[in-house]
Parts: sequence; C-alpha cells; structure tokens
Amino acid sequence: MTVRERFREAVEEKVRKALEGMGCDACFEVETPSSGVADIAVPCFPLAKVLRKAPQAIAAELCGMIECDGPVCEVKDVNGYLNFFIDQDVLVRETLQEIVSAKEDYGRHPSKGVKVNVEHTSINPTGPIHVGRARNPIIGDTLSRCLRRCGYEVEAEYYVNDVGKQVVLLTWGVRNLPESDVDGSDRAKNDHRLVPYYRRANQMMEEDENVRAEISSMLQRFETGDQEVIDQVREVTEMMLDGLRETLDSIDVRLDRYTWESQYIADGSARKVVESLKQSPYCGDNDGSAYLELKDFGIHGKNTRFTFTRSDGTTLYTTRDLAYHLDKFRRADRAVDVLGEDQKLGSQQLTAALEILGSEKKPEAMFYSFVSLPEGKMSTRRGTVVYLDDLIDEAVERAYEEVKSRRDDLSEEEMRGIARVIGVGAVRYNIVRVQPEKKMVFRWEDAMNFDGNSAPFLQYSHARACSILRKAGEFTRTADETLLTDEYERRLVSALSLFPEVIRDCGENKRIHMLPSYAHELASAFNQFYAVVPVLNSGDLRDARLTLVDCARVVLKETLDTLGIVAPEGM
RNA sequence: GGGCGCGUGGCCUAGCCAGGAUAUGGCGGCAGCCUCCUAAGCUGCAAGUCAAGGGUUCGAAUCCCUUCGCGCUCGCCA
Repeated sequence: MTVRERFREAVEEKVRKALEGMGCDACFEVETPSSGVADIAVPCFPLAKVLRKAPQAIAAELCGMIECDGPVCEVKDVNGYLNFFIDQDVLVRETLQEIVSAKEDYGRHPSKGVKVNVEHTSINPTGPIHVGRARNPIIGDTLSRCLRRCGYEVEAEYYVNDVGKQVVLLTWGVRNLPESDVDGSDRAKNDHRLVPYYRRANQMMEEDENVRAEISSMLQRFETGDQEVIDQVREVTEMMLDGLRETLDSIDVRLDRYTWESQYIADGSARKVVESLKQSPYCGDNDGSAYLELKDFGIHGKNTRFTFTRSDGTTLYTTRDLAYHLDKFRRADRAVDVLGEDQKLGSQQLTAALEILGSEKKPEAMFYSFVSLPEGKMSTRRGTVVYLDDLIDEAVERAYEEVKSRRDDLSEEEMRGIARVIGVGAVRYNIVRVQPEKKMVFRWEDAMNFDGNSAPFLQYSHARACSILRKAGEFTRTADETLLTDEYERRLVSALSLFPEVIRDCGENKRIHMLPSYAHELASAFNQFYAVVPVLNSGDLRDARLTLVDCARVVLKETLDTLGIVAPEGM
C-alpha cells in the first residue's frame, strides 16, 4: 500500500470514529480539492440534515475530536469542510524509499492473473495508415501498456480483414496489372506501392464488364472456400500488411498477434455461429437471408435487425466477427475492442448477438472520434488524406532541425537518433493527450507541438535529470526527509507519489488520456525544481537531492514508457 | 427523422461517471529571467455567459428535461 492510500484510509477511519462519538453512523464523502487547499477534504454539508446542525458547526466539532498521527499531520475546519494534510516527512521518506527499492517497477501493480485481449488497429489492408485512423493503434498500444502495468496479462492483436470485395479487388489488380499500367507511388513501402493497383483495379471494374465478371467470380470462389483464391488474397494482404507493420514499428506500436478473418471461414466456426443463431427465438428470415431481431436488447429505432447471412447463405463480416469474439473469449478473460465511432451500432449488435449465443463475457468497446482536417473530412478521392508515414517524417525532420540548432557537439548519427525519438514521441503524445471520444482536427502545428504540453517537454526533463546524474558520478542514495525540505522538492515528491494511482486509474477505467496530463504535471514539477534548487553544488544536501533527481528520472522514464515514448538521456 | 457522442478564455484541453470551497493545464499575446546542473526551460500579467434555457439541490461545468450547433450511424458492405 502506498503512503497516499494509507493516508486516505487513516482519514476515513478518523472521521468515522469522530462521527460515532457524535452518535452518528452516516456515510460521508472524501474528496481531493483541486485548488490545493488540502490534501484531502471531507465536506460536512450532507451531514447537516442528519445531525441537524450547521455544516460549519459540525466541521468544527469533528475537528476538535480528531487527533493527528501517522501520515495525517494536520486537520482544520474551513467553511464547513474538514481539511486534512498529509505528513510531508512521511510522504518524502516513504515515496523515495519505495522508488529507490522498486526502481523501474515503481507503479507496477502485482499480477492479477487475468488475461486481457486488446484488439486494436485492425485497419483494412488496402492502403497505408492515414492520420484519420492513427488514433486507433496509438490508443490501443497505450491502453495495452497501462493494463500491463496494472498487472494484467495483455495480448495486443490486429484482426486482419482478408475477406471481401475490397481485398479481392486489390488482389486482382496486383496479380493482373503490369507495372506499366499503374501510376507510381511516392514511397517504395508496400502499403504505398500497392495503392495504385487498387485504384486502377477499381477504375477498370467500373469501366470493363469482363473485369467485373472476373472479379465477381473470384469473390464467389473465395466465399465458397476455394483455397487457391484464399491463398492469393492472403499473399497480397501479407504484402500490404508488411508496409503497415513497418509504420507501426516506427512509432513503437507493438502487436503480439495477427488474426486473419478468413480463418473463421476456413475452420467452419463462422458456419457454426450461423447454425447456432438460427436456433434462437430471435432469428427471422427474409428471402433466405437470416437476421436477429434485437429490439429486446436495448437497441432502438430502425436498427433492431441484425442480418447475419446473405440470401445465398454465405456469411457476412459481422458473422465472422462473432466467431472471432468467441475465439478471443476462449483465449482471454476479457476482450477490449478499440474502434472508430462508426462501429458503435455494430458493436452493440455484436454484443447482443454474443449474448444470444450464450456467451457470458461481453466485449468492452473503446471508441474514438475521427480526425478531420480544418477544411473538413479527409478524402482519398479529393487527395486530402495525410498519411501517418508523412506525419512521422515531417515531425522527425522538424525535430532534427531543432536538435541541430542547439547541439553542435553531436555527431550526425546521434542527432538523427534523438530527432527520431522526439518526432515520434510528439506524434504519439499529441494523439493520446485528448479524450478519445472528442473529435480532433488535424493541424500540422498541433501534431508536431514541441513546447508546453508535449512529449519533448517530458523528454527534456528526463534528459536534464540524466545530465545531472551523469555529471554527479557515484553517490549514496538516501531518503532522509530532513534533508529535503524545500517547497519545490516536496512538490516534486508529491508528483512522484501519485504515479501508482494514476496508472491504476488509466488502466482500470481505461482513461488513458489522464497519463499525458499526469506526465506534464510531473515534468513541470521537475522543471520548477530544476530552475531553483541547485543539486551538484549543494554541499551536505547533495546526496539527498541526487536521490530525488534519480527518482524523478525513474518515474519520468516509466511514465514515458507507458505512453510508448522513448526517454532520451540527452537532447 | 430515430439512436449514440461531443460543445469549457482567440485556439487546444482537464475536471463530468461517484454534485461541494476562488474551473485544470497548454498554445498564442504582453512583461521579465541564461557569471550557476541543457532557456525544447522558469516567473508574472491579461483573457471564461463551463453552447442556450429550464428543473432537482443548502450547493450544478458535473445529475434530469428542452433547444441549438457539430460529428457518427440507421447495408443481404467491410
């Protein structure tokens, strides 16, 4: 248990006892004031009715009955509130001791023995990732990292859509069009290189009846399980995925597993889902096409019909998705789906269908809104898409110029290395910074922000801490609270002590945008400390201050790591 | 039209789920700070009808209702 947790429990216990002393066993709230007037406060207004006294009088009376000890060092009554203060000496000593002994495991919660599958990215393999979709891998990867730190065993997974007209069309194009027939692409990466084939195939299908016939026969063979066509599609999809993986690697998004949609056709599980759903009382038939009536499952309006087979009996995307979710539930205790907001209805229907199938587990969806451009939606047709690869390159390039302008002592290679880490960090940070359900407008200057609330701000604090430690050489670690009494030292320790509960909030409540917010608060506390408190030339206080700097370095590093951002030792 | 989500200083954003004391930060603006550990930093100032209206409450950015604006959605597509 952390000092803060013990503090909170002690406060609750003291207030409970004091209330008992007044002959009252009413419930009360404990809150953290935003303005910093107390570490924890208990508002006495709700007690006024029960005790039939003015809140101010209750607060005063309770205050007189409470004795401070342990982590609770002071209690005051102010305007009907009971304000409690944590003992700074205890906080400093115990927080630093914990970080010094746990090191990079500080804030890592013990294993829960629960497996969580996080499905994210799952972008259709028909083109490169554009910034409109980039929230998905970054949110998914950050959530995976938070959950791991919360003690869950996480498997991050990409569901590869290798079924359907789009991929068949792409496959046809790649297999039948000579290179000379298609436009060139800006990049040699497979995902960019194949797009012109897809575009041309689309065009030809619209213009040429024979092509249309060829493709529709290919599609038919695919859906009846023709292994040759399935393999061809798989091969082309692999090529495309190759390019997507390269992009994901470049921003440190780690996937543990790729699952292919065609698998659920091949192994018959989608078929089983169909058979099983047909037994359900909610099943109906419309010209041979089977559907579920979901009005009893909290789905309103005209959207209550959920179709799961075509009239020729073949399965639909959603049917395969059901088989996929049943599979995920066999492999994990929980399944989280990171989805675009356009999937909301589909996800609701999926959950209802899973319930009908008798699944006891439900997928936990996490939705994000789309990224648009100042001039409106991104559109491939209008050529207004911004590719993630371009954003990364641009951010890295800008970071390079920045590094170059302030460091003339580094080699070209070192500058390039730092620039990459900063550019990529800035991109990731600026995407997770905002709540997923809020819509984002993509602006180059925001996406590559290097000041204030940005990844480079955090990285810079970390680099500064490293720089001090590098110059310090060997020192003896000490968590002697009597040596760390400066206001800025104490504020920094306070920020450090929050890390474990921030991690818990991010993981347990899937509120990952709280992590950037905390990271900024921490880095800011460090920068303030750095500006006013000398470390290397601080005489008797040197070891204690170096210990604090090292602890700050550890927590900054781990915070950045949880955000999937590299913490450079110099920049 | 029905459903879901969003609306917080010029711009971006936290807080909303579990209602409480002067609403969190950042960008931009203005004014300062490098004889000292990296100024991608630090300090200060100006800037707010928490979309609008009503309700519940001792108390509402937070809960409820209505309205407005924006996004998504309502395929035998994936």
